[in-house]
Amino acid sequence: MASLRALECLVAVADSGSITQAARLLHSSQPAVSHQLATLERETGTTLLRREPRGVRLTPAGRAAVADARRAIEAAASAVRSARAAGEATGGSLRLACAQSLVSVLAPVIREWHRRHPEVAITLRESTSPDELHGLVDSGEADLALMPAPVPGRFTSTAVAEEEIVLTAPTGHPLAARPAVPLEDLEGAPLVHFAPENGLSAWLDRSFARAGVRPEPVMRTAVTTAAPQLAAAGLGIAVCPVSAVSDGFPGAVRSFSPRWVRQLVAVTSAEPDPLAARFIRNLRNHGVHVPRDVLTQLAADSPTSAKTR
Amino acid sequence: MASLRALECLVAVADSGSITQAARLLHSSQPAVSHQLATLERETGTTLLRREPRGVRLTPAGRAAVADARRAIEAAASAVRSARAAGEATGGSLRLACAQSLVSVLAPVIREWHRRHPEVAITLRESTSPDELHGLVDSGEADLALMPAPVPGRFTSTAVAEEEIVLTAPTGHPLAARPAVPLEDLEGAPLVHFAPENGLSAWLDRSFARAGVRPEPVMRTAVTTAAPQLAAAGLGIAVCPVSAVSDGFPGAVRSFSPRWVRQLVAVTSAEPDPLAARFIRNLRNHGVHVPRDVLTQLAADSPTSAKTR
DNA sequence: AGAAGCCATCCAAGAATTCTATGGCATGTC
DNA sequence: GACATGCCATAGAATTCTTGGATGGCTTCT
Repeated sequence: MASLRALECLVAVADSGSITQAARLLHSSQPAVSHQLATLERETGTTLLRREPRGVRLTPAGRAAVADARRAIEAAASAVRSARAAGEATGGSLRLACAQSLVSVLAPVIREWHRRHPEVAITLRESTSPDELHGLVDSGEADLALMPAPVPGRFTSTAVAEEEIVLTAPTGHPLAARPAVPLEDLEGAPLVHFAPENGLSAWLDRSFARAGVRPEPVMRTAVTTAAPQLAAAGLGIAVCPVSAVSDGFPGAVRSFSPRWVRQLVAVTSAEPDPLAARFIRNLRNHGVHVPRDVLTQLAADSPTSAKTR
Repeated sequence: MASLRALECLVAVADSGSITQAARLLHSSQPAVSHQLATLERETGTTLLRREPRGVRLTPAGRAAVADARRAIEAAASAVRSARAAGEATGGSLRLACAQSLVSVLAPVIREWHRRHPEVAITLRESTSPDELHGLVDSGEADLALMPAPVPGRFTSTAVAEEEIVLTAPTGHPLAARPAVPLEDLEGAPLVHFAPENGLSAWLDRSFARAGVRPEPVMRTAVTTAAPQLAAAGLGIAVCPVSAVSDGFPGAVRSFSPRWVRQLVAVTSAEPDPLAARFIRNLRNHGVHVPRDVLTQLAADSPTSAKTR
């Protein structure tokens, strides 16, 4: 393989029309350039340039090589530029993954990031299963995953926000009568639950069991944001992260008593690279986005704001 | 500038997922690759890969660099391929130039060449002025020029063919009565001459002067092939290379007595490069193309064929 | 004839690359 | 729990490449 240095010499010679001039351009000596060219000619097996009394001139073979040589040099320079750009978050690509219910949390952060770093290409994969998210990070298919704690210890996780778990119900539902609902009150209540493939399913079951409360699942959905909607439609109550409650939600939203929050963490397979690290900083500064009127409902319920940071 | 070797290492690592494996791929040792990568990371100022227990994995910065690195390596390899291809006449480009009247000579050779070497891009420039042709070769704008001898000594010229200079006239013209026309008979004859910018103009004048004969120019044209046409149309006689007489020529064509030929040479600024040299060989083997019915006329005139080689 | 410009070659110094050997670390095995 | 395995980084020595200065041949210009 021809060395990049030799190709640089060839290009410089093509541009300046003389080996001596090229050497000056390259801040090198004439013999050095001459030698590089000789090596290149030996490697290609042809004469790249005709030596003439007043300098040198490219042969057709030399012309053919110069075009590619320029591309090679440009690409090599571009490689370090790209890497440096990615290091400074002014380029590169960032592959995110997140729990499905957290898209609404991530969206405003991504929008803000994209406004500030338009050169960074963002891709986002959603999943309802924590295991799948772990797998994406493990296999390197994602640089960063946003998901609820806890995560296995083999990962590096950074707490970026907390998210309240709330009760949603049809307006006027008995459970919604109280400003903050004790978890025990859910005993036997008809619950819009989640399908097994949705990570919330197992997590909720674990949480209920730990609290010794047994609601009555009446149906299951895999789509996180569908549960509160179905509950509001009269099918029962739903328990979900506040971020899964859309703006203009037609039902009632209540905090639990005591308030129930889960931690959201950014997961990387190891020490995050510069780009991911910077994104994580942005996540921490952004907090969780909660729809305005949900916030109003919750604020009416308890003197402590539900807004977390 | 990053060395090509370092970029190769990066790509190999990206492909194999491990420095040790990459070293095997590169027929090198693991520390060597490790060192190259460290250098590259120092140069880019970022971590290109995360070291993990079971190998390494690219960071976003690394991914960004790999894409360009591949391009750089490919382009560098392509540079030596291109040069080698040009050396073997299986690629590259050849820029030809020729006297306007010789396009018809060159055309069949180019066609044949292109059939055999379709990968070589051919460009052809025509000119009516020998000086301009010399200039094209001098300045390197053309790799090879086909033109009539003589050429200044500073060029390398290779005789590739001879071309007969013939007399053309309207059918039934008195001068065309004889099978071969002595040059002296042109004294005072009405001549369709060439415009000064056409190289034939000065050359014919010199030739006539040397022979001590003075035809009477009745008009001048810059387009070489136009002269015999105008002559046949009744304006007088024309003296031109036989290659300028088109197929289906409506007038009479006569050799001179003695036959008048001029040598065609391929001109390069120095020792021709492989591609040009090969083209010159083709030229020599091809000879001059003369339209069939002109050949018939000439053959009827003199027992010696006008075909040269 | 002499000066100047250009390139190739020779040779020595310097730099970069490579290799071998070694150690740290995590994982998997008996 | 000790051991073997596979991974990467580091250190030091050897080698190979690259560079620079000096020189000579060549041509052109003065």
